Amino acid sequence: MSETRDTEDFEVFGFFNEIGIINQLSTAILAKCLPDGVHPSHFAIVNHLVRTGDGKSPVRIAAAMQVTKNTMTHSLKVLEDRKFIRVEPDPEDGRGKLVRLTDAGRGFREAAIASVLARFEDIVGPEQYEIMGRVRGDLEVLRKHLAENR
Amino acid sequence: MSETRDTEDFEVFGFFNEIGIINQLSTAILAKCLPDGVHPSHFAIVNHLVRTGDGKSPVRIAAAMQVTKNTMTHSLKVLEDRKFIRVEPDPEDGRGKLVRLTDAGRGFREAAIASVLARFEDIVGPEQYEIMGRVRGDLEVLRKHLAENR
DNA sequence: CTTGATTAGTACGATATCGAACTATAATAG
DNA sequence: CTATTATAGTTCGATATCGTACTAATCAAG
Repeated sequence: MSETRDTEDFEVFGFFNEIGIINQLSTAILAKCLPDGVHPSHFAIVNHLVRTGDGKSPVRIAAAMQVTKNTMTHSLKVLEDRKFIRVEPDPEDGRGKLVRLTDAGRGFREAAIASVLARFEDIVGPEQYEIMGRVRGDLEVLRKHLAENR
Repeated sequence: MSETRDTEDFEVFGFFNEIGIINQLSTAILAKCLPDGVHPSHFAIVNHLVRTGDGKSPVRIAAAMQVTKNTMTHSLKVLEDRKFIRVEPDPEDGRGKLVRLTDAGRGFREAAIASVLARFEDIVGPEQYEIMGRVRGDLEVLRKHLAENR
């Protein structure tokens, strides 16, 4: 039994290592498709707002992205400088703010998606798509578990 | 057909987003189990050297970890300050260096693994182990493909 | 009400990582 | 041999992220 346990133990490290490497690779690939100064994490925020609706507070976005409030403050500042979002005070909560997409922000997302997909045409083939589809559900379950029990 | 394509497209972004979030979560969890000032990526280097043998050049380690040479220079400096490794000139190549583990380095790895596993006892259950095992092979295939075609 | 506890956002310092530019050595071509 | 090209490692500046600590506003008891 402890042998099985050992094998599993090493699976854990290997697993997280694979995750880390894939993350670095995908971040690097995405970064090349985005305008200078716009990080993949910034795109992820805009993408999230388009898909799930804007008018959210920074804290909610931070929770969805699993980053700290500080990081979100910084990222939103970048996006605001680019005019991709507007940040307004929350009329119902004096402490809070609400993040709204601008037309420029939506346009940026469209362009970014087109650019990334064009690049992926050369990189991601049918087998890769299949792997991603197959694995994605499992990853989502795992992510939720880790987020809740960390 | 283009509808299928659209679905796949969004799988891609969602997939990489999941990867990014899991990476952040796992990094955060691991970081808490390591001595102050030792980053999970530093542990990964030592772990790699123990498992695959030391006496490798910084470039080879960088390639294995999929980080740049600059990053490896920096990480090795940290590990060397901690006396977890020694960096010697390569007798066969005047430009190169060789990285060797110290006893302290091996001890650090043992302790780190024990610490992380103790923490994971509370976080990672049988279902999570199962997911990691099931998914790991797929991730490895994907990682290799991305590394080669990026 | 008032006081203590929680939450939203910000400020500051630290660090891991990257890209670009540089040095030094090695390998290859003519 | 010499000149060009390639490779190993470092240095420098930029940035995304984190942790700690702070301010301001809300909420919850009493």
